[in-house]
Amino acid sequence: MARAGLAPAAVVAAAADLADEVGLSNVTMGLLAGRLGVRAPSLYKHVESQADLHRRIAVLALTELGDALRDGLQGRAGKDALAAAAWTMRGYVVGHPGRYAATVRLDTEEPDDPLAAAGARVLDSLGAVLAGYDVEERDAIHAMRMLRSLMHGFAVLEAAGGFQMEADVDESFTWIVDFLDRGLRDGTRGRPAV
Amino acid sequence: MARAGLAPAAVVAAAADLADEVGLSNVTMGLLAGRLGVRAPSLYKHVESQADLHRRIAVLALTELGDALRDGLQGRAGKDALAAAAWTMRGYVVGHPGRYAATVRLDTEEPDDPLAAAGARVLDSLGAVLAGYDVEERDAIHAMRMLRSLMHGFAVLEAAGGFQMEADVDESFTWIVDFLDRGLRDGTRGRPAV
DNA sequence: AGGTTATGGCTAACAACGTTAGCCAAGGAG
DNA sequence: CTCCTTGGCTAACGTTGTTAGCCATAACCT
Repeated sequence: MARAGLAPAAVVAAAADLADEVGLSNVTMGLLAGRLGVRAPSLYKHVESQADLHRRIAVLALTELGDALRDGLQGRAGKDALAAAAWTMRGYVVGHPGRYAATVRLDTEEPDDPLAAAGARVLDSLGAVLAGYDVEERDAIHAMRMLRSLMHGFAVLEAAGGFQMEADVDESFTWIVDFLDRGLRDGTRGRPAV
Repeated sequence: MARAGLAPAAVVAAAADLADEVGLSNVTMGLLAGRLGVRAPSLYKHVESQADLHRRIAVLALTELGDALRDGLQGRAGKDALAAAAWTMRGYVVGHPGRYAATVRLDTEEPDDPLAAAGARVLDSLGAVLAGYDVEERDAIHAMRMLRSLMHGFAVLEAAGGFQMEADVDESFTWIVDFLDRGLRDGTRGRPAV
């Protein structure tokens, strides 16, 4: 039996692409094997389990997102950086819904080194955005959680079709970024003049 | 064979409770049947499928959340209402992770009447919160999406253990509510004085 | 009360899916 | 070249969701 020349990375990449096409939950080991020209049991020579596969897709997604953020934030600060980070993140989720879905878990997970490292890199980029706002140290963690919640929540709701076609979603996103920018500039420096 | 006296509502309630205990994805038809004292195939006399069951759990969750919001918002306006809505929503998610998970879908779903109606009720409550802020009509949809994104995102990240024990999560939430309040008071009335 | 109909249990069976065990051949190392 | 490793495969198994059909319970009607 001639070897298909697979490697773990190729398996994960194919699974990620398939996830983006048909949705993560519809990626069966059988479907993936067919895409790669082998039989399902052969996949276990390259990944441990379906759970392992999903974890690896998540690492890939966060790595790609981290790269995109690093690139998108080059030479930007303040509102530019905030907007760039927000749009980068949203663009990634819109373009790779299956990949992103692998990073989403409601159930508690044990931290894996590659996953934690990739996730930390994404957080670092968001931290850099906040650093440009002169946020007080004691507020930084709160602001960070807010940014993450908002970006994640928006992406997930949008991907789920949660926003009806009543208004331009891009416009809403721009409005939200403006809102964040204003609040971060003023709110963390004390009360604005009323 | 004596009848267990089940009804669709009882089946859904039991499934929802079980989901909150063990996580939605761990609720198998077999596990639920055992909880109810019947065999798995018998469940199909009461619900159409597992997907139908999940949809019904989602309706239950949104109905309960809608009730909680209605109650929590009674006699409140402005920041009080905002805080009440935010804490109500978060409290619901924390207390019923399995139920809430049923409302979360990355895949596009056909709108079901009961689900849409229950969801609309939750949105109406959030809309009422915004109405107390004198938000300009053209901004209302954007502000609404922001609120939903933030609350949803925060709840999901928290439930997934996304916030390490570096700082008090309640404190972050309070900070975020303050941020929103300030922004909604000032941001929608023009630029604050710099 | 008795007979008929509707319905809710059950078991057996099936399909789909993830996974393991073991065989065999391809490919790499010495 | 020989030997060892590894990556394909098939067969098989366990789990899960679901369907078909049987039988008994419960509801309804006379």
